Amino acid sequence: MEAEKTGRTAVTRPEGVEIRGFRYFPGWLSPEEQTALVEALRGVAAEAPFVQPETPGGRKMSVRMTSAGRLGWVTDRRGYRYEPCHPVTGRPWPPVPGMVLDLWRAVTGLVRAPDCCLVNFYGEGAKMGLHQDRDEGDFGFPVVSVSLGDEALFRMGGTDRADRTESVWLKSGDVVVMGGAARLAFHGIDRVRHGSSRLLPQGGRINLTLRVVQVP
DNA sequence: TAGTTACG
DNA sequence: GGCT
Repeated sequence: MEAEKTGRTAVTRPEGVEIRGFRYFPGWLSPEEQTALVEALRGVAAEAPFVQPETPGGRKMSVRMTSAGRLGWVTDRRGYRYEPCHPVTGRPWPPVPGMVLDLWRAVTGLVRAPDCCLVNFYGEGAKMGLHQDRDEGDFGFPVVSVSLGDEALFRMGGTDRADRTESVWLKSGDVVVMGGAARLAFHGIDRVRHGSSRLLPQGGRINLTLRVVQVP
C-alpha cells in the first residue's frame, strides 16, 4: 500500500493491477473527492461549454466534450488535433483543476504537468469506438484516465486493432494509466450503465483524459 | 475506424 | 465479444 499526505489526512491509495499492459487503479478517488471533482468540473464547463463534435468523416460523436489546460483536444471535418482555444467561444481553455494535477502527480510520479485535461461526458447511449491516442508529440508520457459517475464497459486491446481485447467495468473513482507498451494501445467504451451511479444527479458518466501534448 | 451495425 |  502507498500512503500519500494530503493536508492533514493520510490517504491510502489502492494498488494498481495490470490488464493487458494498462495499469488499473479501482477506487482511487474517495466518494468525497469525486464530489469535489465534479464541482470543479462544473466550473470548467461553465467557462468552456460541452460540444458534441464530429469526426473527420462527418459523423457526430455520441459523447459531448470540452477541455481544460493549455491545449484542448478537438475534432471536426478538418481532423483530430489540439487547439489552444474553445471551438465555439474562441476563448482559451480554463485551467486544469488543482486536484486533477494532484492526481496526475500522485499516479504518475511525474513533475511535468499535463497540457490537456479532456473532459468527455457520456449521456444515455453514448459510447466511444476502439481508438488510439496518437495526436500527441511524445508517446513517452503516459495517458491518465479518470472515471466519474455511471459504470462503463472499457475495452483494452493492443497496438494493433486486431489484437485480442479484454474488458472491465470502470466505476466512479477508478483511474487507468496507459503507459509504456500500452501508451498506443487501442481502447474504447462499449457501453454505459445509465443511472448506475448517483454521483451525477441526472445520471451519465464523465471521463477525464490527461495528456502531455507537447514536450518543450 | 475517437464511427455504426451485423453477427455469433 | 469483437468484426469492419
